[in-house]
Amino acid sequence: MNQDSPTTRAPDPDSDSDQHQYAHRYTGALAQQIEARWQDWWDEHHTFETPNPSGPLADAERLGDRPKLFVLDMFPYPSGTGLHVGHPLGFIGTDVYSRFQRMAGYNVLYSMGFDAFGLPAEQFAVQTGQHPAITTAENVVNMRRQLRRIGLSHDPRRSIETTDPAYYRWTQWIFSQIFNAWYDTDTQRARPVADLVAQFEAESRPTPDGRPWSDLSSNERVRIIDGYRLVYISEAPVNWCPGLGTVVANEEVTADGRSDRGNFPVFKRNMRQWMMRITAYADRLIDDLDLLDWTDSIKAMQRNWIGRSEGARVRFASPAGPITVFTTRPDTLFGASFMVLAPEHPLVDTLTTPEQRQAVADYRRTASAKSDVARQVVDKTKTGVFTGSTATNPVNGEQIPVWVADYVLMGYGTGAIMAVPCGDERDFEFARQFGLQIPAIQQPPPAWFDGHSIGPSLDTRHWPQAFVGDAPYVNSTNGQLDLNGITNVAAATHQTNDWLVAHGQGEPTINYKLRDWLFSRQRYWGEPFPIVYDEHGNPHTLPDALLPLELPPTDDFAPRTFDPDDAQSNPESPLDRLDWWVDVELDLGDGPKRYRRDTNVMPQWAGSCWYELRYLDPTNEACFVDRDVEQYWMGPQGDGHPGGVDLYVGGVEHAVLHLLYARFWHKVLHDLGYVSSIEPYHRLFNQGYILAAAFKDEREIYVDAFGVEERDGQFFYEGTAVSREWGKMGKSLKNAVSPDEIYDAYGADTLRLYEMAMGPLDASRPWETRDVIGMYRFLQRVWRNLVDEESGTVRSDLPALDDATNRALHRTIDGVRRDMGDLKFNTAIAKLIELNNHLTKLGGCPRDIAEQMALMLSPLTPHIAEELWQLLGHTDSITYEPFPQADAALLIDDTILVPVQVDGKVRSRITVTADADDDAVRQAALADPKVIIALGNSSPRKVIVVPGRLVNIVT
RNA sequence: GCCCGAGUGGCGGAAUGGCAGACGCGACGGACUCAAAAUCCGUUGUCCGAAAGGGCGUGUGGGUUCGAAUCCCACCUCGGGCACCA
Repeated sequence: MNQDSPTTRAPDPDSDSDQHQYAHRYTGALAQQIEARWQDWWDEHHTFETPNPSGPLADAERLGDRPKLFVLDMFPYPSGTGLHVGHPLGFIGTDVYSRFQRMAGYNVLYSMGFDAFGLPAEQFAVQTGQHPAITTAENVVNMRRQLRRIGLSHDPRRSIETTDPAYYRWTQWIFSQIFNAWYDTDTQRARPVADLVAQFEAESRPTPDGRPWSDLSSNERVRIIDGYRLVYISEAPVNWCPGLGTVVANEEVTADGRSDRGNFPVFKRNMRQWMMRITAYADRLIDDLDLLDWTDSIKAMQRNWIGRSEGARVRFASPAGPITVFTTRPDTLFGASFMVLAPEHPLVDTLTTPEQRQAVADYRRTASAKSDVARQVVDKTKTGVFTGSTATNPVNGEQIPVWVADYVLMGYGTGAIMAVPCGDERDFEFARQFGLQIPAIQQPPPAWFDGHSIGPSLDTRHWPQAFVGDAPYVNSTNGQLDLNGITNVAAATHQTNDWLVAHGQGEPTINYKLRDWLFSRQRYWGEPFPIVYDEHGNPHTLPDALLPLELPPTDDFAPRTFDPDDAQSNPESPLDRLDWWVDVELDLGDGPKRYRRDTNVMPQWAGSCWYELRYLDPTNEACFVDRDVEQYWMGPQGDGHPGGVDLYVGGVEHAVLHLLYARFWHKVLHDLGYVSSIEPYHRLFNQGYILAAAFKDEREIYVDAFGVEERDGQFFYEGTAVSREWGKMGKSLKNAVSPDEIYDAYGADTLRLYEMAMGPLDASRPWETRDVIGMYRFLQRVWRNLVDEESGTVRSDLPALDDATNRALHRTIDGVRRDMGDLKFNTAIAKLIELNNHLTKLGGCPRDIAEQMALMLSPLTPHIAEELWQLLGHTDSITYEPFPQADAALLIDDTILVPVQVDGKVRSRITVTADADDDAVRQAALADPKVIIALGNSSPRKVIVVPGRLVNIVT
């Protein structure tokens, strides 16, 4: 009977008195000693400080002529609960890679900062009652300590915290640049607002109402300019989250209409809020994905989120004036037999006839009472109401009824559609529901009818659903436009678009799902807006000299939150309460005046939109990053290369949040000439998560995973059966393993090795504490193969290097070098273990190859590698030693063992010389006794020789 | 429903057109020990067989190929994203 605990605490492998006998055995205690010593040594010797080519961090001697490499982690939130072993997975990966590339000759920039503003830190502060500045500072200190213990090779001089006024001064400055920019659709880039003003003044750009610029009042001019800015205030439907007391961005609302943070209900409400014009960049954000080395899934998520669809706007004449619709299928216009407007559509009132007024009003009331969540309910039944009016189909002049239904959304397209029931499943359902006409305009292929077990017919009363696809058009001509007989959608679309444009009835257009970025938050713990309002209520950015605008200290920092379901509540900024701060007298360049400060703070994504740029030049007081320094680290490398970070590692959860926002900011900075790269992150690698078993009792409550016992495949907690599931490690699932207990038992090098050996870096994998010991044993063997466990010095009885061992070494070097460069640390480790197992059989590590062993290990397990390096007589760090190179001559063996297949099944193996020609190999294979037996009476028809790989005899 | 990804021993995984299961855990056997731990040596996909050896085997079914875990088609299952988006 198996009494094993499935989720075990780390055992103490050195429980015995054995340690007294071997004072220098590689135990957890010794490992910790070695690790602490080397971590101090690295600090004292500034080992990981990386030189810039110019500026205060320049160091020509250290820089030499090494090429650059910028390796970046998604920086963490300094949460109050500390690290568990799942957190550092990506950090260890980037550290191994950075250390390897340093040894491969690169000047590697590798640092770490803290994303310390935002809801998590603030919620923690609210819970504990301590000011977020205090808790954040404490958490950062704690996290730095925990990360240091892993032995990460960060340049400490480049570390930043987003909450540091010296940092957010530049976050505010960048905000001001974006505020003072507009998107020039002619040149497809952002430009300073001053250029726009100049265009108006020169009258090369007409004013919205055509009046000369010089005739406008200064207030009118301000309003026009503000309408162009990349940051603007708008009164629009936003996501109001009473439970958090703030509005949040679309990207922060989950699919089921709740807040990403805190999981509170979110309501759509019209509010006056700050927006960033990310939609201006929609095309570039999609198109430039092609330049990036990202996974297909993240690219797909961004494309999907931006949601570009090409189609046409078409105008239908109606008693209330033209109704404009957006459609992706203008080719189906002849099949448009009714129209549907969203309940909120502004023309509904005018279109509704007196007889229908009551019905429409009732329907609209019901629709508005439904939240977004309720509208999405899987209730597939279509609802709707007739307005009483008709509109004119522009291609055939038919009068078609106009309906109102909530399956049409005001927030997408124009909030109105032309319904083509024969070619659109939703329209088909709606038409069936309300008995509307379904004219056929395409002749579906016979297979389609067969598939639905009906005879081919254009009588749609027999059709079970709409037909979508390429098929010959029918009933689609008006004399000028004739689609009949065309067999594909693209051609028909093209002709229809031409006709629409020629007759002024519509035009091709592109529609996006992406909305502008709601940028203001009614919370405390964030960057204050560097904005003040004048007596007319017009916003102005603070001059650079007044930055940073520091977050005012207050004990009254808790945001005003509400009953999470109280949709009618209104946001109240904590900063609003600080009258002394809000009402100020300032000189913005035209003498001292009274102003009111904006009391919003920025969303938590603001600081992470540009942090990698500050790592480059952290001490620069004159600008956020020096242009030459940015060019060196992030500049494009050749034609078609967008520039950016060489390797960015982080979780997939930021696919449409941080990764979209940061690309947007970076592109604005590029347009305004501040950075040479057009993308911030050239290569993105998504590390997996460390999963751990979690156990629920029958009440669906998680129980302490470490108290669960397994008996015959069943799980029990305090005697009662519990069910197992796998989830991200964490406090809420009561299954978090602290790195401290792994350090105590085995040391940080073993933890690093285990996390890297568990599987490929991009796969999620379950944590198994009992598996960790395998990597510990490996390091122990490495140590023992070289070090005398009694004296702690290099063994005097090491075996001599033989040819087989030397060849094994070079094969290992060759494979490990390749794997490390490909981020395949798990197989690199396997190869090192194989070599070490060979050395163990040999009786130790020959002195001649000891250095190479230490060098190959050092990216993975830097502390033990430094220690071995020192024992081998070196006085400097192993960090910048060149990684071993395989001797090509030793990779080729004199003779090779070649498997011989008969009809695809391996029947024997033959030894041939490496340079044997195909014919010799063929003869040797056919002469092999086992092959002769396997062939029996049958004679070979064909013999395939794959040089160096195998022989296959076909009978 | 649409899009992306993944299915290989008891477990984590390796092999991306050429010897399936590298490496690690666990399990089993042995050496050492009074004993245990640790360590070292060996076995470990499965079925038949005393053995030699052989059959079967990478979610399922088909296909391409001398040869398929790997490529193609269809399906199943799981994970992730989007979703009444016109």
